[in-house]
Amino acid sequence: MDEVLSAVMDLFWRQGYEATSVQDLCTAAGLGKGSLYAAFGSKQELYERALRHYVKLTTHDLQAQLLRRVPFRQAVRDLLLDRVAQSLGAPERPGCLLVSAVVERVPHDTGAARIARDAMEALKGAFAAALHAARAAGEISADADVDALAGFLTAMVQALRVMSISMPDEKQLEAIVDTAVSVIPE
Amino acid sequence: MDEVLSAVMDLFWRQGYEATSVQDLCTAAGLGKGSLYAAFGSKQELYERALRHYVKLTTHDLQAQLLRRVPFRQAVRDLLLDRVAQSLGAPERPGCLLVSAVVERVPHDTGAARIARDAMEALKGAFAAALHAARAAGEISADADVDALAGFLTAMVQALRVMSISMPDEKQLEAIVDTAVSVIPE
DNA sequence: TGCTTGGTTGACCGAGCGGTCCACAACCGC
DNA sequence: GCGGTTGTGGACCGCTCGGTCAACCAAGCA
Repeated sequence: MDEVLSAVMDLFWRQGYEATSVQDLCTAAGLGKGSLYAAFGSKQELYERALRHYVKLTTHDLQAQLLRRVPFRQAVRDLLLDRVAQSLGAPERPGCLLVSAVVERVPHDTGAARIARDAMEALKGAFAAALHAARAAGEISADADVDALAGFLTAMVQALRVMSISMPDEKQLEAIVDTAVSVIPE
Repeated sequence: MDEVLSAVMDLFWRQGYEATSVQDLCTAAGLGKGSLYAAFGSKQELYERALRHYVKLTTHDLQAQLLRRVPFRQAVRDLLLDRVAQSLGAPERPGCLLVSAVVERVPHDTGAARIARDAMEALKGAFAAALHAARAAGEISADADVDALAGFLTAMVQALRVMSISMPDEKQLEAIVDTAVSVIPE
């Protein structure tokens, strides 16, 4: 079941929603149409399940990266550069399922909209928790506006996925990351 | 011809590439299939023409906003908030054709990839020119890294399109904009 | 061995897809 | 008014789409 979801997620990630046919999904999942429909109901529901799966994985990943015992600013920098490296290193899957869901599905799919909004809140929450900890530890200014910074960093993660695809130049992307990190007050 | 391109652009903007059928495009353009294909060759070529059209319009728009005789920082803030307002104000067309092209088409369409890359360079160029002028006028620090800041602001424009769709909360988006603007050194 | 059952399969459905093509109208210099 | 040319529209093509369904199969039980 989880392997099926992983395979499906991978395909949607690579191709987007509309460009992926149910036949493609069956092949990837190693299941007949009937089984897939019995288990998930429709292509749309399957997509939402895959999206939720993706969000769970990536949110967990981000939290883990923020909890490492390194200087906060460096953790953020590494995390953002990691996103860039992922995109540049996987030419057939350069984007982010969440970003593509936002662009392709959210305006017409309230289920996806809900998942996307929750995902953004979760990412922001993870950043906010890390920022609070860093502020308490004196790593960043006591005046830092944690909520605003958390929202900003969440936006930067999305921005880097888009920029990595459209402008795949490591040097320029690194400069963007460094500029973004510089916004965190010492 | 230009009205046709505008109508087509609008439809791709609202629905994306895959979700828009050639029949839809004909209806929107007020043309038969034969005429459309005679004029543009294929759905893909038509999309690329529409995307180029969109990029031309939005780049011009951004340049105009940056050339207004207002303090530079305020011009940038207004510009970013404008993007947010556009997204929040047009629920059926909340995104950005360029961002959706990047996510949906660029990985599999080298033509679109070229257009997107050129578009990002053009946006960055417009920001860089405005930053140079502001620096010469003493509005921003003489130490400001114009190239890095221009790239960063280009990324922020894309980020705000994504965030406006997934987290349509004006207050939070405004906080992101303010945080981003604060990176410009005085 | 025969019966039930839960899960699987892929042929099949109507609809719609991107793309082609040709009869036809609308305009041209003459 | 005319023949020639250009551009138009929509019927039509083969194909694939998302989704359904009846036949089938292996396992469990008596």
